[in-house]
Amino acid sequence: MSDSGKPTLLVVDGHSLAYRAFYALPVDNFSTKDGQHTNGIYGFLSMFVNLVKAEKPTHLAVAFDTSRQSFRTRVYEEYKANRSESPAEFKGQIPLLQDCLAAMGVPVLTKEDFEADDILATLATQGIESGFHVLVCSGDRDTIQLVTEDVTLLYPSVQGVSQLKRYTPDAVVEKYGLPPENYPDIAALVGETSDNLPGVPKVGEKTAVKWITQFGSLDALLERADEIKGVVGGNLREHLDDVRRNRQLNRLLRDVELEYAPEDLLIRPLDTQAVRDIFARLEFRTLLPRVFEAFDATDEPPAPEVAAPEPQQTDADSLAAWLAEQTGELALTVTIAGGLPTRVGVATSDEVHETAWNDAARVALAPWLESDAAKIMTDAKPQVKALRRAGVRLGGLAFDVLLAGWLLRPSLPDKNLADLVDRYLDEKLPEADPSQLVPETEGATPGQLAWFSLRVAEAERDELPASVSSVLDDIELPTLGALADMELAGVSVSRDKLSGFSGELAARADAIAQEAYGIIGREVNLGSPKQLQEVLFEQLELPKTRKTKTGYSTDAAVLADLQDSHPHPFLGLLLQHREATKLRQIIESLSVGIADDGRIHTTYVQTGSQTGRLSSTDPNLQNIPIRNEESRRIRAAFEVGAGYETLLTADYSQIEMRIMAHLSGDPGLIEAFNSGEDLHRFVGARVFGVEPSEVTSPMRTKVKAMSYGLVYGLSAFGLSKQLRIEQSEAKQLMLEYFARFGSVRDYLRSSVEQARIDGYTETIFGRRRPFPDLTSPNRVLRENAERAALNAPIQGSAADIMKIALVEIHSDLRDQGLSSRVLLQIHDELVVEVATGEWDTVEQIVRTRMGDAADLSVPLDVQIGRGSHWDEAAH
DNA sequence: GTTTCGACGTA
DNA sequence: CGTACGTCGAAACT
Repeated sequence: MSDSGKPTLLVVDGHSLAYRAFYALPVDNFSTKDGQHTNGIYGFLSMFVNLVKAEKPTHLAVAFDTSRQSFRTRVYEEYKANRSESPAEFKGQIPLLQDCLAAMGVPVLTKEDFEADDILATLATQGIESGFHVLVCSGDRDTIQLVTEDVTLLYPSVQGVSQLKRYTPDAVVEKYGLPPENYPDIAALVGETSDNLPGVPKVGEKTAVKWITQFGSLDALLERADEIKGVVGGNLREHLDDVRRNRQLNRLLRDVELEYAPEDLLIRPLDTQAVRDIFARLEFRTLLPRVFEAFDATDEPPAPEVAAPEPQQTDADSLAAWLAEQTGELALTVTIAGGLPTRVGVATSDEVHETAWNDAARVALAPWLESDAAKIMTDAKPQVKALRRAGVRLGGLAFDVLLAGWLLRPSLPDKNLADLVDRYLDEKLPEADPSQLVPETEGATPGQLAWFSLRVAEAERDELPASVSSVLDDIELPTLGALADMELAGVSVSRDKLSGFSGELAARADAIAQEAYGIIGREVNLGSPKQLQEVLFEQLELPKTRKTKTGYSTDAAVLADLQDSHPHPFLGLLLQHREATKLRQIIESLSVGIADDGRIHTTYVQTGSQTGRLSSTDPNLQNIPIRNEESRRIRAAFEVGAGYETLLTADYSQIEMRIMAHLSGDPGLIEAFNSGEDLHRFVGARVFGVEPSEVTSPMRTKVKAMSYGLVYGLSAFGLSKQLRIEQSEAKQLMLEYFARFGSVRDYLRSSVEQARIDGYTETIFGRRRPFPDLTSPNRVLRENAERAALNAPIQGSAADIMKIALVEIHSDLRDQGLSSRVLLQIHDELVVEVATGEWDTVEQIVRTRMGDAADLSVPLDVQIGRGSHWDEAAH
C-alpha cells in the first residue's frame, strides 16, 4: 500500500518470474488444445494479478531481458554461461505474455544490451527521486541492493511465485545481518553459481557478513586481505580479482536510458476486448474476472448504450406505404416465436418503423418483402425460414452483418448482433436482462435491431475488400437462401429402422460388456476412461500408453497398438463395445431429432468454420457413419420421403487434389486427372517407377496417404505413423513423390510464404482467412499456422465450389418448376430428393452445375448415385 | 446445474 | 509431429 499518500510504482521482472512459474506449474494442466504451453504465462499473470490487487499500485511496468547477451557477457564472457538454454516451450511463451500485458495496458519494457533488473534498478532510482514509493518484484537476489526505506523488494519464496516475501531494509538486515547496500558485497565474496560467478572458496554467507562487519566495507576488506588468517585468508587473497569482478557484475545499473519515466507508467484502463480475445486464445477462463477485478474494469464492455431512434409503431398498411416511398437500402428485422414471424422492424439511418405480424401485415408487406428492394439483416436465415413458413419468400437480401463479420474474421466467435455492435461500433446493444422477470432495462425493439444492423453493415463495408465482398454477394448470400429451404425440407428418416437397430446394438453392447466383466472379474463402466485406465494399466498391467491431461490414453489407435504388442481378449471386447455404443448413441440422437413430419431438420451453421465450409448441428448430419457395413444401416434409415420417387447423391471425387493440381499447375498431377486413370494408381506408377497396372495395393495405399497428407501439411513423422512405416521410409516416399510432382511442393511452399507476407490466405474465389501466427516467434504457434494456411485455400476453394454448385442447382430446380429439392450437403456431397418423373432432368442439372461450378485446369468429376435410401444411393 | 475432457463420427 | 467440424458420457467443477 502507498504510505503517506505517495504514489506507488510497481516494477516487475517478467522474465525471472515467468521462468519460475514455468517450472512451478505442471505443463499438462496448462496448454491449449493446439499444443501451446501456457504454464509460464498463467503462473506469471496469476501472481501479477494478485500483486496488483493487494498492492494497488498507481504506476506499473514489467521489464524483460532481450536476450542472454548483455554488457555483462561482454565484460565477462563466462557470465551465466553455465545456464542451459532455456527450453523452447518457455521462450515461446514470452511474446504471448507480452501480448497479454499489452492488452492489459501494462507497459512492457526491454532494453537491448541490458538485463531486466537494470531496468528495475533504473526505474526504482528514478521513482525515489520523483517521490514514489517503489515496489520491485524480481526473482533475482541481486535486486536486494535496491531496497531502501522507499523501495521494497517482493521476492518469490521457495514455495512458488504465489508467495512473495517482502524485503524492507529491516527485513534484509534480519536475514543477512547487513543493510541492503552491502548485499552485493556478500554476494561478490560468496559467488553466485547460477550466474557462473565463482566466489572465494570456503566462504559462505556467515563469513562474508563477519568480514564486511569487521572491515566496514568490501574495499577495506580487499585492501587489508593479508590480515585474514588461515586457509580462507589464503583463498581470499588468491581470488581478489574474482571478487572484484563479481562486485562489478552484480551492481545493477541505475541510469539505463528508457522510453518511459516513472510518471509515464500510470495505470491505464485495460482493453477489455483485447484481453478477452487473447485470453480466449490461451484458453484462460478463471483468470479473466480476476484481471478485471484487479484492474477495476468491468467485464462488460465499457461501451456506451447508444440510443436508437424511438420506433414508430404503425399498422401494416402505413408501413407498406412508407416502404414504397423509400429508395435506398433498408435494414430489416423479423422477430420470431415458434418458428413464425411475430413482429417486423425496418430502419433507415434516422427512422425506425415497426408493426406486428399477422395476416393483414403479410398481405400488406409481402410485395416489399418479396421484391428486389435491398435489405440489410443480421443472421437472416432463421428469419427467412420464418417468413417462408408464413408463405413469404424474402427477396433482395443485400447484406447479412453476421455473414460479413464472419468473412472478415472467420476465427472470431461473434455470433449475434450484440457481439458485432460491440466489435464494430464499440457500443453496447441494449439487451433486456433475461434473469429478471420485469427487466430494468428494455431490450432493443425489432426496428432498433434493424437500425443497429444498418450501422454495423456500414462499418463492415468499410473493411470489406472487394474480393471478400464478392464472396458475400455471389456465394454466401445465395447459399443462405438455399440452406433455408434445405433446413425447412428436412430429410425423411425411418423411426422403425432406427429403433430396430438400436435394440440390436443395445443387446450386443450388453453381451459384450458381460463377457468383458467376466474376463476382468468385476463390473466397471466401460465408458469411463478413468476406470478403464485402472483396468488396463493397473489390474492387467499393460504398458502405459500416450499421456493425456488426466492420465493415459485409451483411444482406439492406442488399444490397437496394445492388442498387437500385448494381445488380451479384454482389448478386443472393449473396442467392440465402443463401436456398438457409439452407433447406438448416434441412432438415439437421430431418433430424438425426427420431427412430427417424420423428417430430421438439421441446422446448417454458415459461419461454423474458418475455411468456408458449413457445419451442421442439432443433429449433425455431416458425420453420419459410413465406413463399415454396420454403420451403413444407419444411412439406410435416411429414406426418400412420401410423394417423392428416389434419392440422388452426387459427390465430387478427389476435389481437394484437383484443386491442388489447379493451384500448383503441376503438369504430372494435371495429366493424372486428364488421363482418366485412377488417381492413386497413376501417382503410384510415377512415384515407384512402374506401369499403372503394376501398382500394388500397398503402393497405392502409400501414395494415397501421401496425397491426402499433402493437403493437411503432413510431415514425414505423421506419414510414418499413419502408414506404420519407418520415418526414413516415409521421408524417402516424400522425396520420390516430390521428385515427380515438384510443382506441388513449390506451390505449397510459396503459398505459405505469400500468406506470411499478406497475413492471410485466399481461395480461388477470394475468400480470405487471416493467419497472424505465421510470423510468430513461437514455433508451436507458427507451425500450426503454417499447416492450417497450407490447407485453407484448398479446403476453402472446395467449399466455395460446392456452395456455387448448390446455389445453381437450387435455383435451377425452382426456376424450372421442378418439385425435386436438395436436402443435404456433406462438404463434397449433395443429397437430392427427386420427384416422380424428374430423374433425368434433375440428374442433368446436378451433373452440369457441379461440373461447371469452377473453371479449373482439370475437370471436376461428379459421381451420381440413385436409390430409395441414402445407403443405396451411395456408390 | 454447468463446463471440460476424452473419445470418435464425418469430409 | 495431419486440416476442418459436432456430439456424447463421464468427470470435474459450481
